[in-house]
Amino acid sequence: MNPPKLAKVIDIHALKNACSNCSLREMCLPTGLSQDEIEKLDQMVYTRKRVKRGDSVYRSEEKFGSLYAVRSGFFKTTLVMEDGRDQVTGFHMAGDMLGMDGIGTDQHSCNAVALEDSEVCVIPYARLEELSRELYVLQQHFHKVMSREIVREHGVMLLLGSMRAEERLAAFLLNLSQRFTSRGYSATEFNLRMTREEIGSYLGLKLETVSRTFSKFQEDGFIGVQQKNIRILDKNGLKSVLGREPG
Amino acid sequence: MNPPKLAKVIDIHALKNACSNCSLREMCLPTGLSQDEIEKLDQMVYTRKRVKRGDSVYRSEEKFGSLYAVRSGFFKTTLVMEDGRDQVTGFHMAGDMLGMDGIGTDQHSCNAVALEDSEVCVIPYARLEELSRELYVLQQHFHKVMSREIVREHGVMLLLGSMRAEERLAAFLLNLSQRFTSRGYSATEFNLRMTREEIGSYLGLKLETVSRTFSKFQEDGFIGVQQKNIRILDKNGLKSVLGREPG
DNA sequence: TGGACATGTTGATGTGGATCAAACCAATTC
DNA sequence: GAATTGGTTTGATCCACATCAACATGTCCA
Repeated sequence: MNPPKLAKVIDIHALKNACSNCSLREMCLPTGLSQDEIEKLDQMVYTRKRVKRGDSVYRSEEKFGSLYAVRSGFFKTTLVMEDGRDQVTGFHMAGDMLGMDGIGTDQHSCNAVALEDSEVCVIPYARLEELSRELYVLQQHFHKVMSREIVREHGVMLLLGSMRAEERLAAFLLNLSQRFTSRGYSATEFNLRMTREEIGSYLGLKLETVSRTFSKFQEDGFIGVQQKNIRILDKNGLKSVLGREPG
Repeated sequence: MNPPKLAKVIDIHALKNACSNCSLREMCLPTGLSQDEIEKLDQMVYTRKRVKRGDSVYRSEEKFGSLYAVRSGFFKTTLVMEDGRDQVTGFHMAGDMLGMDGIGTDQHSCNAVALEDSEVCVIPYARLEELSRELYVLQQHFHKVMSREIVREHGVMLLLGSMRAEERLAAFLLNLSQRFTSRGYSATEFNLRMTREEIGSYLGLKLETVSRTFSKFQEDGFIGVQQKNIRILDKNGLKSVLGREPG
């Protein structure tokens, strides 16, 4: 066996330069900082945390203390009603920020669950507040991240309130594809990390409807589906589903 | 006729002490500030703006520059899809903050429309950022306001994604009642400022369904409805609708 | 290797809310 | 005070999606 202590030291060393070396820097933190400022940032994020598939970063009602930047992997956030019904409120991938729901009440209001083995950077919130009073760009960036989360949720409200099943799923696939693209992955082929049921929960549909709609899109030649593997064959076809009359 | 200049001077004078005198202070800005700090805040909000019923404070695509605190009146925010379908994303009353959707992209992404003659306090965003780097409580308060907006939208997602029509309307009424209460108005009787169609748009229902459900609640003795006037007769009855099986 | 269990597909049937249509009501306007 | 207008209510019918059910496939692990 390896001496565990050594392993830890190496780990900490690797973390030390976290932000400055991180390939995701533009996604979760501001760019255009001086060397000096970057070093300050590195001090802010001093912990990384592995989260195994099925485990959660935080749960509803838990005391809020930190934000979490997804370093790798894939997450869902869920809300649970008193009667047990639950709803997926979002899917989150590398570069996304988790936990902002907790700031307002100092308590988390949803669960953040890993859909595959993942890693997050822990950002102690008190440190972030402190630093963002010093660094204008950090303040600005953080506000933008929160604002974009509000806008993202507006989009989901539109989807849930005004779209039919096919439109919802088409919008969902196009959104996923776009997010994979902006992270440097293929825009046309990817693996879904979530089940049909989780997709359905997010889109306000039952899993059977999701499955049927996938099949329909496949028949129409818009996509290729093989279990969790999705190939987008006709992006414009998918786009044309949006805003189309039923039938 | 009155000399218009004089009227303006009086107006500006009244505005000068805006925040320090404002009865809504606890809602839209932090409490527990020193006299000195309050004076700084007063400098931040130097404009108030009247918005006539039907007019908007800002529209989608417009350049973002300021946040708006509702001083009096009632607003809706709406999103419009390319095909013309639109969706109400929220109703906003005194003390609520509008415009945070614009921070992320420097452009507004929804329309904020007055449902009755209203007044807003204009908060230039650059000033707010600047001041919140100086005043810790202001920074903290602003972050909480944004976070609560995220949580509010989570709630709407739950409503749109998992609730039946009756549950949606019951949740809507209970929420309105609660918000009126916390502003010192009657919890059991209030006037709706929005039409059935706007309620429907917000709740992902058609106006006929909203109307029918109001009638049903009236038959059940939960509420009294007379056009826009609502009396809540059995709050627990309404609550029991939430999470109840259909039928 | 096989069998237990989670996940996904597909068909048949049911239903909550949408749609279509016709009055009704209150507030303005002429 | 008749006519117009914007909003609301109510009934009859329809349909998109839910529900129920059977089976297929994949995955995990003894």
